[in-house]
Amino acid sequence: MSEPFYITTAISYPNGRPHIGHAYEAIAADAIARFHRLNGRDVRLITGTDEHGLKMVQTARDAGIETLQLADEMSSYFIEMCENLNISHDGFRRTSEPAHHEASKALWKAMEANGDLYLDRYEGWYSVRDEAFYAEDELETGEGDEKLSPQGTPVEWTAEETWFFKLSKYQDKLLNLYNEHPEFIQPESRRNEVMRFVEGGLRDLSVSRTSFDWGVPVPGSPGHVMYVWVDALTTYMTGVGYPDTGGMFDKYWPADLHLIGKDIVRFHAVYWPAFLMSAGIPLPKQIFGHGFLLNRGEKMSKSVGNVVDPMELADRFGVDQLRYFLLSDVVFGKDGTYSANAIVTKTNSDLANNFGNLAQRSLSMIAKNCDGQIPAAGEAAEAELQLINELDVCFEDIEAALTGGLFKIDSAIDTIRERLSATNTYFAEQAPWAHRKADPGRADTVLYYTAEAIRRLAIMLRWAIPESCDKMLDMLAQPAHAREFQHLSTPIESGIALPTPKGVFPRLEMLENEAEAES
RNA sequence: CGCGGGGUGGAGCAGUCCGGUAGCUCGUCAGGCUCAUAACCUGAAGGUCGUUGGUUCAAAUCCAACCCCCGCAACCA
Repeated sequence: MSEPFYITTAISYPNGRPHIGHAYEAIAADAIARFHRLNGRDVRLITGTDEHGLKMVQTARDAGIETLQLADEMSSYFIEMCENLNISHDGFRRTSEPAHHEASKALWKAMEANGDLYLDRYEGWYSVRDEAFYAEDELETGEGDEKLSPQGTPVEWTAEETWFFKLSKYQDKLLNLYNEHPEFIQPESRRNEVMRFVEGGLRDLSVSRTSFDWGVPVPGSPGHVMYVWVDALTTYMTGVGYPDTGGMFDKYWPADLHLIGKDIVRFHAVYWPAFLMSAGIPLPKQIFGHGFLLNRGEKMSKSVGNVVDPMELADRFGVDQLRYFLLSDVVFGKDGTYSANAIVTKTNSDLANNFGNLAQRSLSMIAKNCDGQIPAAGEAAEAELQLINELDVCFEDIEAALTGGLFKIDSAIDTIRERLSATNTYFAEQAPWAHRKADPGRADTVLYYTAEAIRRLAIMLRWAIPESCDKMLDMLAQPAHAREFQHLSTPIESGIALPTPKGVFPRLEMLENEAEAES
């Protein structure tokens, strides 16, 4: 059996439609998942929606519909997004599902059995919007002497009975975890933040609410529902069959990677491992907090009106163009910037000009001069040996970039782009068109090796832009079962008939209104 | 003393942890090629790596101080 690899995205809060940030995370997770599949791993990718909490209730009430109805509708947009962006997820978990409720209750009971949950009366300043309590000294004073939370939201003195989780008990264990497994939280900057937070001391965490009932009921404690993060995080286990700990759970848990946004690192890197330690469940191997996408350098926000629907971008530029841009242009782990101009420029240079044109110029020569069949290769000259050798090294490099725990997605793609460029150089220098008449055998050899290079490059880039690479491999008449990394070393066969070459990456043009908007 | 991110040729960014000819893409300029998606190839110009001081044989990279920009209510990865 091949080695399992379990990866999750964060589960999205479907209080609104998916935006570019959700798309980015899904695409990145998908790329990593596809890479490992191509590399022979048994991959499971799970995504989903976190549908509980007061905000969902309020949004639904404002819209005059049932909460579940809102959740149904909103989660459908997220599912649709995954389909449209070619996300190869193996499951989409919704926290409102009965199976998930059972999983959450099981985790709760396990923590309770370990003595880490206790019921207490909590009096304090509560912010409905933040769904959090604040200490007196954390509050700020707003206009008219009203009390505000550190986030500036209204707070009111609330006294309620609530369940607490003994988070304070886990401070040292968490710090040990971070120290013994530096890779547990990445990138480094996020790890430093978390460590500083935990070193500052942990208070017990209020983990139940009585002010609303849209959530997972606390077992044996009528009137209480679980704090959203308790059940939200549990989704990662629901996705592999928990509370059934045999079968799928046994195979895929602990997760290899939770890919999340940098804003929710604390929940994943502090609360989640503490919950799992308490419940006696193995911890995930890594939490990776990616950066945010900025719209032309500005944070996107509904009030500024620069929130972009990822579906519109995919329709406008192409799914693979969008995927390629996000994966290659954003340094993974850091914030990134996007704009129509940046997408057009990047995809035209790398995909249309570099990759697409390389295929077109070589395959059309094969079509015209070799009866549309992969020609026979003559003896490989120094140039061919070097070309192939560098492609071997290229694969080693991208494998290192993506398996070292740092997920250097952008640099992996960069490595491939360099090889595409080098193949264009090879083609230009060997100039098969110049040998056509005097030395057709040499011309055939160059065409053969160029086709072989394209084949390998398409396979090596398939995790990032699967649809386009498959089109490329179609043009090389490669069967569907011969497109994985293990096939890199099996050269393309001479004599196979190729279809008429067609452009895979059309050039994009900026539209007038886009140019104006960005000038 | 709230926290974090950043300041590298015209633009956008790597490199900074583990000091040692400053790298990439786009753009610009000049050539070349004509197989190709106005593409491809070659060459060139352009940077005292925010400032000041320190450590060192050597600093974009380490240390100190300082300046400037951005984010930190909500929506939200």
